[in-house]
Amino acid sequence: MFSKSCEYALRATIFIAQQSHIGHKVSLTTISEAIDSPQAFTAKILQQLTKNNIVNAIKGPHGGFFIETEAMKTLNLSAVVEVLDGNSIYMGCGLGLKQCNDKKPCPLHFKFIAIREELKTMLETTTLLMLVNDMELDIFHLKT
Amino acid sequence: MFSKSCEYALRATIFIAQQSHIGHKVSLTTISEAIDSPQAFTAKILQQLTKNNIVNAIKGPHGGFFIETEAMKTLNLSAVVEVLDGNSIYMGCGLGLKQCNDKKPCPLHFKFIAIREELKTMLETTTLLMLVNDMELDIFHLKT
DNA sequence: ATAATAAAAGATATTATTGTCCTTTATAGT
DNA sequence: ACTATAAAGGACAATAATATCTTTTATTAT
Repeated sequence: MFSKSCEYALRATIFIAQQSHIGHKVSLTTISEAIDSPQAFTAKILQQLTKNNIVNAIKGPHGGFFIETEAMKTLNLSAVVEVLDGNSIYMGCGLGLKQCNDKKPCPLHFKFIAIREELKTMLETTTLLMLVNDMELDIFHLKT
Repeated sequence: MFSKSCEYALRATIFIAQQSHIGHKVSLTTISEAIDSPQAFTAKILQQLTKNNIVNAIKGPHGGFFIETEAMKTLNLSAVVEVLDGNSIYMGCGLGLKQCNDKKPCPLHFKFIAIREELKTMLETTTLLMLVNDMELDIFHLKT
């Protein structure tokens, strides 16, 4: 469904949101341990998330990554996915055709539309704050 | 969504089904031209489809690939996808966790279930014969 | 100023996926 | 038997994705 980079990005973002919500900035080391991801690779992904204003980063002692509570209210999963995997999930043809649309569809085009729309809606309507609130229930996890 | 191999496999299978339905066996060359795929790579994929009884192959002059009309009635897209990409589409966690289930879910687990179920149902209920019939309308294509 | 901390950036390595080439096997027709 | 056709199989090559290592920059505290 998503690339490995995107999976790590989603896990990292959710973890950062969760920690930010209780007032903690988190370091790369903390993040990669919390989500069980390769540290150096995760660093690259966090750079992309920072550049694209999904997360904030502060260098130096007491620095780390964080997300403002206000931003969490509007930041959704779709924004994260688009940074790492682009819009191919929404736009790409299920059979890999370059041109596939309502006018010139592949045989599965119309069958895929409903599914992609549902996925799109889910990613767009799920904000980080919602997930953070969910996770207070303590039944969800982000590793292994 | 699917690997490139799987995309080629789906396109090839649909094309073979279509041609078989009008009584034609098709060669590798014909297939790779019809679906615009790399020929040698497509050969490997067809070998897998043959081994897994998705398509039939006959060697030598007047040989080629085909699917029996009876088989088309029951063969669905899910069977093709499983040969190339396994069941990760149905089973795999959206965040890439090895263990993610109703008991120990990732934060997106329950949100993904509905979407995956819909995809699964679509792939399982769409038979090759249905697609072949659809394609008689002549608005669908399998290349570019 | 110096040392310590932590992210950013650049270069490189590994692995998986995708893709090609060449040889072998099976079948049909002459 | 010989030739042509077409898939099967094995070995290899190119590309992209994933992952690591090292150096640089920014910030804080002493």
